[in-house]
Amino acid sequence: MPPLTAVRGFKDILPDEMTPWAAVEGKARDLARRYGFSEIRVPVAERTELFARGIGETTDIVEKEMYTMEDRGGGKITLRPEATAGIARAVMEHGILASARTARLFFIGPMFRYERPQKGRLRQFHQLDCEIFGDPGPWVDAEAIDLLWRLLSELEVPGLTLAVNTLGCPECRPSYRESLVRYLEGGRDRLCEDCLARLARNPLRVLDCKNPGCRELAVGAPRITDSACPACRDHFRGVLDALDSLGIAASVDPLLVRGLDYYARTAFEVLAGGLGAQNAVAGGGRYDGLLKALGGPDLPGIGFAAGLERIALLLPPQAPASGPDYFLAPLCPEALAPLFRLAGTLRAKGLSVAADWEPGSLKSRLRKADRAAASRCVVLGGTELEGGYALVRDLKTGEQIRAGLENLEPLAGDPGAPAPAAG
RNA sequence: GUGGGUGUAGUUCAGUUGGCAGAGCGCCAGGUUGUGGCCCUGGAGGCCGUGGGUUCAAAUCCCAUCACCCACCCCA
Repeated sequence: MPPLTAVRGFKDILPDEMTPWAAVEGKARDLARRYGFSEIRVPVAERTELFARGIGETTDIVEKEMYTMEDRGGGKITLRPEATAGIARAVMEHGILASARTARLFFIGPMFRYERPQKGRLRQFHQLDCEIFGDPGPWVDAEAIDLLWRLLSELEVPGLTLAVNTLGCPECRPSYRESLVRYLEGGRDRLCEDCLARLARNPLRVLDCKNPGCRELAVGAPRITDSACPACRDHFRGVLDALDSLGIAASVDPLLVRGLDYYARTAFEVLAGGLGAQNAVAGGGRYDGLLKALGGPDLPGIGFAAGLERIALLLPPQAPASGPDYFLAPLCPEALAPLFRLAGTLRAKGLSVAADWEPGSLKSRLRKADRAAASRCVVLGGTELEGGYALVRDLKTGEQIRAGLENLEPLAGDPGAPAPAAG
């Protein structure tokens, strides 16, 4: 029988790869605290209907990328492809906005989309989500972008660019949509097959098609920024001014569109070099219609999602994690029992202890202690057992002392034994 | 779903016109009777992705299949 392997697109994160993850999650928690966000954890699976209504029936995610299954009761459930819908559901289900006017929530966890894996794209991937519910104003839009930008800047992710746009609102988008369709119809012959389909179902998506023909056509298309209603223009102006006052350089990209239906007004995206084709590190925007579409109150929201795998790929090299305080090295079978007791004593005192419960040569034990990046190595063999002590060797200086077997207290009158210089 | 590339030791990778399965790193040990990292020597570790075909003979040639990587698409 051939050995089992992980499921396609589901990747192990090995111990050696954990340091960038710890850095990203640590920084995310630190910033969430500084910006007044509370952590929330929502389930990995939701009713399929939540995503169909929340993300949009005509999106690629819902149409062909979801892990959907029937549970034993016959209901359809889906592994979450994104976090916002689930968080919105939780906010409504627990009346969070009934007891407070606004809610600021962040979330870190795995998402699932059935896509062909490639660099920076897996079927199980992880996102940091920050969401602000209940505040309609442009200030929180800028605040969310500020949080995202600070996160990536403080992590020293290189080559970042920030693009923003407005998507209009239910008031002004229909008429914009009409004029866009009229314009695109005039250039039908230059559109790719996919965009011809988008023309009928989701014409705004034609704007960010990468196909050269579609791009050329899109560049000359009418712009939402020109045809937005006064309220949307004021809002967008307010976001840009607020970002400017923070010294955050955002470029307005009238072709920036979100793939999820519930976005309105502000949309933004952070891109980075060095990721190949999957260059979007984070994206988000305002979703004022989401809660209502899910059967809840007509309250606004804004948020973003950041791809943790992609950020981890971009981080500058991290200092390796420090090793244990002690590495216990038995040289003979008789040393095992006393060292085992010693490990318990040291750990009870809060010290970290690694051990190798297999007697071996001193040379090999010291090598193992070194590989484990331990600070000190406790050596115990026949000679020490007869004398009733253990040798504690400082692996950085090479100094070693005799110490009590029970608790490693240094023995009185030990002259110390300088180790030979390393070759 | 569509292209291209790659599958050989734990890992990174050689392997010539088809002719006994190889190296570096890592691992175990010896040199050094109990003092690491350098050096030297030895050792363990392989369904050569899988299945079929051609051949006296296949890691090598042919067909199929699977997996991984990159790209399209989409997105974080």
